[in-house]
Amino acid sequence: MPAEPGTTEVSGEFQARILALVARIPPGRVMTYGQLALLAGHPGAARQAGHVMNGLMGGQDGEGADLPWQRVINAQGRVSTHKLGFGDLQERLLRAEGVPFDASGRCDLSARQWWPEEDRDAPPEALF
DNA sequence: CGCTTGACAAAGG
DNA sequence: CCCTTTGCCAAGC
Repeated sequence: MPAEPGTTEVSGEFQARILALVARIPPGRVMTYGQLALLAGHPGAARQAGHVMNGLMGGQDGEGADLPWQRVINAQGRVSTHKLGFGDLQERLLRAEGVPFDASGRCDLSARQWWPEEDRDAPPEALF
């Protein structure tokens, strides 16, 4: 449908790319905003990655309702939704998936961060 | 058409 | 380890 060769439809591409990546995150694993932006083709646009997530919250048409938005955290290994009001919920959901959070609300990114290259690899028992 | 905002990231104190 | 500043880029107004 984009009949215009010059139109910047990439903006929607960015959003779709982010959502597609989030949907690919296996349970028990997490991704960072900067990572999403990088894989989306916009390195450095970590903030925008978060903006996209914020957008899927308003639409309740079941489009992004299935997206595991909870598996998206910041590079510090902490959830960036605390001030939004559902930070506690996100931590709870991740913890229920097997992602342990520190008393400070931090998790081990080195062990839980997931990359598409790993291909839905299940978390080994060693991590359990 | 331009300023302000923001689910971020990295560096410095 | 916690807090503050700077940079970055897209979307909203």
